[in-house]
Amino acid sequence: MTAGSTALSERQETILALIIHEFIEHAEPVGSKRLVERYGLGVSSATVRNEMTVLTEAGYLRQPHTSAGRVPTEQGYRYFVRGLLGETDLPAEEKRLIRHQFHQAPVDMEEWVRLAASVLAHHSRVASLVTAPRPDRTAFKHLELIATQSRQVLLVLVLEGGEVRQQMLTLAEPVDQSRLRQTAEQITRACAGQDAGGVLAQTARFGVLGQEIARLVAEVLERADELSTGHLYRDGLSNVLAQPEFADSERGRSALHLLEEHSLLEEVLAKALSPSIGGVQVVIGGEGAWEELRDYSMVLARYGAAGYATGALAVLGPTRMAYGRSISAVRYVAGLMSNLVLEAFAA
Amino acid sequence: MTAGSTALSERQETILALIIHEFIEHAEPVGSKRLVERYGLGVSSATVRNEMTVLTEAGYLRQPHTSAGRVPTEQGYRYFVRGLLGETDLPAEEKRLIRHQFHQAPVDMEEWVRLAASVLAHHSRVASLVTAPRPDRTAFKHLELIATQSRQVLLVLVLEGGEVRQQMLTLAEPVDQSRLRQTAEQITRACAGQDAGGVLAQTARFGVLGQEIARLVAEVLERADELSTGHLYRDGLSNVLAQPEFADSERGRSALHLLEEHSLLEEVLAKALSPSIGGVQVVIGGEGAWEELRDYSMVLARYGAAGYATGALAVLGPTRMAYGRSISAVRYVAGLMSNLVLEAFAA
DNA sequence: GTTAGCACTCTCAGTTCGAGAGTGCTAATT
DNA sequence: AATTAGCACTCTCGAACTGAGAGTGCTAAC
Repeated sequence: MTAGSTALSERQETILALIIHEFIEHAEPVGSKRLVERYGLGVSSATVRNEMTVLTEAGYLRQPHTSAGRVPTEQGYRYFVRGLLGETDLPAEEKRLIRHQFHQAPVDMEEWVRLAASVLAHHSRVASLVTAPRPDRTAFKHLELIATQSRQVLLVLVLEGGEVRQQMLTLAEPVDQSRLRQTAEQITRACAGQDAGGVLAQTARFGVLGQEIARLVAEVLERADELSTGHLYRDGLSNVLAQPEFADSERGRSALHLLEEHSLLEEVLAKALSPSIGGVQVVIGGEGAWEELRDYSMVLARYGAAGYATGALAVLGPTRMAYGRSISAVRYVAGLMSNLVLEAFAA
Repeated sequence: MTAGSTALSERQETILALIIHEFIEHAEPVGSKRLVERYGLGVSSATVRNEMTVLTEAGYLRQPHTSAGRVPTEQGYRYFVRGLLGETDLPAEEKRLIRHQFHQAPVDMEEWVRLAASVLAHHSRVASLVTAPRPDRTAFKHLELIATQSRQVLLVLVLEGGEVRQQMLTLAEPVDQSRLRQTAEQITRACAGQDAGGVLAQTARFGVLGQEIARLVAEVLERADELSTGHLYRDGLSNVLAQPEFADSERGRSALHLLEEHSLLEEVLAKALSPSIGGVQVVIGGEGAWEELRDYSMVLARYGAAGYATGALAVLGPTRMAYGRSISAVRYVAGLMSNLVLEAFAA
């Protein structure tokens, strides 16, 4: 349906941009008269009308009703956003504020992720989604065994990247602390740097106690690997509902439902973010691939450090969203989080 | 305004209960005629009308408009709920299902908390809130020091209750692993069972290295103490928005905003739950103390094990909520979570 | 290529109005 | 004394109607 991507004249671009600006701000179809009144282009409304007809035929604009103003199409937004991607940036003052917030937060990755979600929601004025950084590979680094009661042993696993997991184990018979230490050291030496499969492959080398514990270690690694994905932090849900397009409660509910449906969001994050860290991507109206996202746009970026751990972070709002603000917020926070991940994992 | 709590006749109680039932189900004011049609009490609508007048004057019912049906007042709900508190229980089948879900979840407190929120939301059909269990006292149990690079040391603190915290430390000069082990053992011996203040009081007994590390340990304990509160897990927000009273988008937004306002919810959880573990409480319409909760009810309970750790768990919905279902769900999940906490901490 | 003018279309907010539901009261009945 | 039938009255809600306003597309003139 959408006509081929005709090259736009400079004036057409201006008009398209103004319409999008106006629509983003007021959420109402914008007509030719309003446009010249408010922005005083050097032409009359009739001329603007002619240009609008061209833009409509080329697929950049749409008329909700025969005689209403124009509204940008997804294609229109895309054209607009493309011109925006490199140019936007947060004001220095806001950046300073954000840095400050991260600075005085507790030193804890989970807290940072929460904070990132909060900051994104606040600055983009829509909903935000952040996944915790997921290690590229869940590898074992160090094991400690601590006897707590006669037969109770606490396994403490340090993973590469500094994450720590614990697991209780009840032994068949008491084992003294020195033997535990010896076993822990043996396993640590043999398995450092291995993942779950690697650890399992080493078990034959250990004694009975060592085998039992190594198997448990592998299990914990396995679980850590699964667990490290899937945790999605959200914020600013009410921002989305505050948008006038969700005044209809039915649509509002569907929006919230979308936001609560983690699996879909994770799929989008995963698929849309296969490539590089650092670049900001914009998915407008689901891009044909996600029917449920037809009326929404996402601005997303991967963050983290290749080889260590990466996560994804995004904002989600109606297609009529303040792209400039969102893009710059996402870009900045992604950079910040990347640094934090690097610090945490490089240590 | 509300008249004194006149004792109600049996018939009046029946009528009150039926009105509440009917209103909870259909969200519409219920009139005398409907009532006799649907429930065939042995009396005419006129008689019911007379009783309804009495109930209205006594403050249990209210008329939205001069000529609409009756709606329960907060006082009405309270009377109703009081008679309900001891009697409700989840069907055995549902209990089995819930137990099963917990059974096959990863062995991880955070996962359990998430799951509790999810289960509560699902069974109560409104929004749920669960706080992570907070140790009554953040006490130190065991320290391990692990050299990662020449001057980098990873502190692994095991807390009472099995929680584990880690912290990186960069030393001024390299220290070999055996000296680290010695220091760790010394600190563990001296400080086991102490909280942050206690650890700090012992520092004088250690050498330079020990002092530096012990101070850091105290810091981590301090932080763990602060951090362990404040994490609130929610679920089922869209359930609330699906209720017809939130069809008006304005009210829907305010509901969501309430759910996102952690501080208020935490305050309610804290204040309403000072007393015993195990009992389920119902806060209807904010009980005069919380203006923002005027139109909402919460069903809440404390869970955990006294002396170890406790948390709170609640569902939140419109005053017109299925109290029976919510109360039994909250009670059951609280019991389950208490067991899990006990297992985790008693180990 | 641009613009003024105009007829036409469509939405939206406000208004009117009748149906329906529910009430309270009174008088009769048990 | 409690219950009930009957009735007049009140109030809401949805449907139908309507005029104002905004916007468009087209044509003819500049």
